[in-house]
Amino acid sequence: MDGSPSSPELDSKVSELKSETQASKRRKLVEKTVVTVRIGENAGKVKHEGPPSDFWSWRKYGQKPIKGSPYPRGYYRCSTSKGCSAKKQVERCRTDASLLIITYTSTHNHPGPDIHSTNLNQQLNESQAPSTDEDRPTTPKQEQQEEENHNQPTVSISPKDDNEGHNFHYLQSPINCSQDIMISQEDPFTENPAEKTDDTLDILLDEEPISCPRMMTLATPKSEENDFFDELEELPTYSGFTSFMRSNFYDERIPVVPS
DNA sequence: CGCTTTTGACCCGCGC
DNA sequence: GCGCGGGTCAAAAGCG
Repeated sequence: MDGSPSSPELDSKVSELKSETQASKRRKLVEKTVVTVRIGENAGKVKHEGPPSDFWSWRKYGQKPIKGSPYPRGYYRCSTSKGCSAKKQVERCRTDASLLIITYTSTHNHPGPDIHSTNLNQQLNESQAPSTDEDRPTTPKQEQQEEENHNQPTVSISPKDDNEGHNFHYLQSPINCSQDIMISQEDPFTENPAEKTDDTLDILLDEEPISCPRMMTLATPKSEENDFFDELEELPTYSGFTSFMRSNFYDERIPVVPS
């Protein structure tokens, strides 16, 4: 794989900065950004509660069932740039299937596409001609989801550690079009009462007019009452969230650095 | 034709 | 030292 870490431990220790790029290999010192996405009741119907796929492209390189969790975890790697070591793990909260836990690992070593223009264009394009990024709204189900998403998606970030903000320049979207949206970043897992979070976020999201337009445009009523597990098995690849997150998430990413 | 997704196996770290 | 679990790689198949 990557070079040959004589010693993962040393490696990660010797270069914390490097760790972000090398990620050593297995569980070591890698900064992580945990993003929790609430998809609400849609979770059961949603076909793809994808991770906030920024405008980067993610390629799935693995999926594994996690002990203690009925849902598998998907492993994605940034495919936007060849040398990008950015990765992310997507899994559902075992206790609340409506919660999507996205863990970003490593950072993008590239600025990504022209967000201002690309992003906007992409969004527009996507809404009209799906077929670009990972969150390509290709299937009607996805569209449907988008519609639902904009109805209830709740986003929360779980800050576990806050020291490596510097590494997340790219992760944190350059986009800043999140301007109008303000997602309360709360951690349902730590202290904020879910109800409150929910409420607040719901409202906020509900009002988020920004990326909504396109979602609505795609709105295609179609209920796939597929088994909830069915989707889980497929694991969310990318979702309509994307669009939504594109504008919101970026601002809410919190870098998490494991000890 | 190229890219992405899927599935299985292998390797490594961590805990006991 | 052994076992368990997580994470990554590699090959094959499918889809755009």
